[in-house]
Amino acid sequence: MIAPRLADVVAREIERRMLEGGLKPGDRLPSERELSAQLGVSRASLREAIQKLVARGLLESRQGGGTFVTDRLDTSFANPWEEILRDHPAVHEDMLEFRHMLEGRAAECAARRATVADRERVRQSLAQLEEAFSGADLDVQVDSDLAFHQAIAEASHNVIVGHLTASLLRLLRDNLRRNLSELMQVPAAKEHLLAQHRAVWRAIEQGNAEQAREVAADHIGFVRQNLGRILRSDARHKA
Amino acid sequence: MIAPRLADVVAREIERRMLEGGLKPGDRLPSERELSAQLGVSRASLREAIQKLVARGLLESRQGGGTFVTDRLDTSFANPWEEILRDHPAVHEDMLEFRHMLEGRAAECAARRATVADRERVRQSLAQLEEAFSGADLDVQVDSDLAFHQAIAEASHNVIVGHLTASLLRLLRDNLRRNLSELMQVPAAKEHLLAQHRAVWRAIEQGNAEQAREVAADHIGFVRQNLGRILRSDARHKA
DNA sequence: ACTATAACATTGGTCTGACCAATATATCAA
DNA sequence: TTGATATATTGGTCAGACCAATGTTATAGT
Repeated sequence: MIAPRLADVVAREIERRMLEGGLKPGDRLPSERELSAQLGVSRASLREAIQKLVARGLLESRQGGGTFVTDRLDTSFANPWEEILRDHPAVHEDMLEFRHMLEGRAAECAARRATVADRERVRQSLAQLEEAFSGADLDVQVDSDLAFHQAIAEASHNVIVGHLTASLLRLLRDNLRRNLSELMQVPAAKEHLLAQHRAVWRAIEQGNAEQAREVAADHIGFVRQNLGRILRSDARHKA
Repeated sequence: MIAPRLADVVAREIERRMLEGGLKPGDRLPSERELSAQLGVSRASLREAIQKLVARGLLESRQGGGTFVTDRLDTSFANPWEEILRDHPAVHEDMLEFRHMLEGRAAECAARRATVADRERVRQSLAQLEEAFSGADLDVQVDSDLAFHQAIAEASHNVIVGHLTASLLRLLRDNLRRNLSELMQVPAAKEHLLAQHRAVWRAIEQGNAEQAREVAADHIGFVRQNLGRILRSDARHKA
């Protein structure tokens, strides 16, 4: 038989926690002392495992700060796109179309598979979103909006969907921000958005997959429509 | 100021020795105890550096034997997903589920937007696929299959869909190959696959978006089902 | 009341020295 | 010479200690 390297086993375990949602991008790992105790290995072995993952770009350590999950899985997809997105506005429409499909399916899967903890996270995101929308800070509004959609994507329990959503939302953030800033001027639109978010949440809460997909798709369609209008308007101004 | 990680410095130094010829592929490194003394660092730090290089495929350790320089320096570009896919078979299902949604929508968009040139490319891919399926070369079959799906993805005229499909297919190629090699044993399955491909093509040709999405989804569903079976079988064999 | 600063706790970074397990090498009997 | 065995070497793992950067909290000054 072969000799199973402990550091590899530990690295695999950490990966597993990342993939199964226990550790999301940006999260901080437990301290080395605590984690090594949890896993029943020495701190040295834990550190070797962490070094491996750092070398692969999955983790990042800051002395005194902690060890964090990188979003490199996203950026490996997104990095090349950032410049393309900047230089070729036409691609925005493609992104929105893709998001239309992605979030619809994410909501569908979430309705089917969300755990109690998932539902709670989604519910909290919605609550924060409602609170943000009653305020005036645009950045808080955008962030809570993104967090809501991300929570749903993660509730889908599909790693690909989760990471792609994260990278898409990050890429589209600027556009969403501008879109929201315009929409917020119109109280009716504001209410419409809130209603759509609530509808998505309700469908997921009730486990109604079909409806979840439809209302989520409708919501993105609404956003897409408005973003498209803004983008075309920008194009005119530039020309 | 920054904090220079010792393990990184050491790893860099070992790399330097490899690049400058002091350590050639196949060579054995000095023992950890000796090398750590040479470099003036603790054995723990040396080990962390070695783990990094092992993770990058530059070194290989055998307990009791020693640590050796690998003969291939080409692995530094590896996509994180590839290793995750290798170490965590559960993610395969996520990929297939995602592909299920992606290719369904791709076919739908293709049916709606394919130009004459797109249709011609899809038609040719299908023809090559039929020819390959009548032969016995598995690699040619897989490649033509992939080319067919890629042609459809590009006919969707959504760059995101096109590039994501390309990435996904590249990652899944090995699995698809094994899947196909099993399916090809059964003449009925072979005909079934061909029929599905033809159906997708026909729907696109006729511009029937709804049907294109359905038959494409059915096709991927069929593949997914068989791949899932194979993967589970593998899991059993390992256990 | 608020801010800036100092004291403290937490966390990653490094070192030392020990013991275990797999491997390689030397030794010796048949 | 050959084959088994004892020994030395090497990577693998652990425990505990201390250092350095960071985050948190209490405190002093305004």
